[in-house]
Amino acid sequence: MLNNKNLKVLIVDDDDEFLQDLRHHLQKEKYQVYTAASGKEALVTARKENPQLIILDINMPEMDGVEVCRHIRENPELSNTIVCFFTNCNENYTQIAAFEAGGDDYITKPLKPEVHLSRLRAILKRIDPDSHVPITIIGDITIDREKFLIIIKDEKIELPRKEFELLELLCSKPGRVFSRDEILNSIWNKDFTVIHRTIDVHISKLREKIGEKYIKTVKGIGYKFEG
Amino acid sequence: MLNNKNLKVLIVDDDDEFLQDLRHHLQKEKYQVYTAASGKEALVTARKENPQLIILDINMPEMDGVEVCRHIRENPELSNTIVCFFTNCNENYTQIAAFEAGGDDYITKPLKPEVHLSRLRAILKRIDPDSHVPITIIGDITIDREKFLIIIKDEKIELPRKEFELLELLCSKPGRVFSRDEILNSIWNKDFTVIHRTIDVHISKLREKIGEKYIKTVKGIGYKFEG
DNA sequence: TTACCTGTTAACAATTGTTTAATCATACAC
DNA sequence: GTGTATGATTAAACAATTGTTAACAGGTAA
Repeated sequence: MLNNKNLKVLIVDDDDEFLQDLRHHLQKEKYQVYTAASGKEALVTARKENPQLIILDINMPEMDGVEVCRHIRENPELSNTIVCFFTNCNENYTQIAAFEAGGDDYITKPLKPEVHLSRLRAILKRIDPDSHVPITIIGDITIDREKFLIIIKDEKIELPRKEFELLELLCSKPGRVFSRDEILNSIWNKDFTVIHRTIDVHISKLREKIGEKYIKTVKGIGYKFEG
Repeated sequence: MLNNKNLKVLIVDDDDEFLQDLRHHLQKEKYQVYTAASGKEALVTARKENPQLIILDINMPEMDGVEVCRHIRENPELSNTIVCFFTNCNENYTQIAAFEAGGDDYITKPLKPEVHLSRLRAILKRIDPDSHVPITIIGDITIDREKFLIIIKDEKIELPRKEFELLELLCSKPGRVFSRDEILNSIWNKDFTVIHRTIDVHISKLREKIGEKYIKTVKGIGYKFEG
């Protein structure tokens, strides 16, 4: 059903485990995935394959991600390639450097890439609106990322982006408790200017729309989805 | 099932027995464990392996834990490493020095490391929310740390944080008697403003929820769990 | 422009958890 | 038995956390 063969993604990271893990997830959704373990290799592959999206680790030996990005931006043939940085580093100057070098997006690198899969899907969707994203069914809830709506017992419900993302996150691991920090990290992406209580409001609105029974509060810890 | 290979933990302690004991417990949960017997060795290993968590004994000859921590904090590559101190010492000035040196957590060193396993798990969970924590099954009680609930004979019971922690502690060694001091130390972390009676109240509420038969009182000593 | 929708925040209400203190029960020594 | 020490139980005070509402800013479309 999924067919995203026309979308080429290049992942660049010197951490092989992370690389293979992310490759696996994206290949499952039929994207055409290329990998590179160093900045040099990345530039060679980028020139050869002309991918629509490059996911770049910032901290690499020899040539770091920011440097790679600069080279890409100098190459007119790669002018409309989207560059998305991944980094372990919290320091802001890195983030600024990343944008100055022409990066398009910046994601704090999670230990497990699947945490940000939905974020990457959104980027890929922006590049190619026709790309196919999977539909998830948990119990009597269906999440349709294509149409950006959820279906509960044949009833279609449209959700605003944040509420949708919130539900999607909780549903990514039913039963598992997500802390407020995790939620902020994943959906608001380290934007610590946003206050914690914002989450509560969105949870409240979500419950109002989809019913009380799905999202449970675990006091002092966070929220979880129960299917 | 457990796979926490992506999480590197460095334990630093000159007491070899404690070191090996804690190493064993963490390795059982598949964390990637490194050890060091001195401050110098710790810094070398830390630079080489870049662990996400360093567990540091404060009282060591030559270079003490606080000193090691200072060096770690000066190294930008180790900037987002979590440092957790372990110490025999009750004296407050040490604790203050530890935080001033950039420590993230401070645990009074127990005689057996397993007493603080759950605390360490919580820290590791904070670092990597997707890290797997074990599900414990003792007799007809199942403790699911992932979903934050316990199951007794197919019945799910949600417990408030302190009650959950209390049960978890007692269950960590069924049959073993935990003194009030140990319990306070582990769950309330040396917060001596809390009165001993508090434990009784929580025990009482726990028994009310999970039934009488599991938690036994050992007069004059403390409490134990019987499976 | 106006109207509408989303996301955010602040304020207040409601709920739940924790601790204290007072009272009750029991075991054991004398 | 009586008294003392210890633990159990309960209620109430207190603290922390979460839920809800309303107000507002910013964006977007008619």
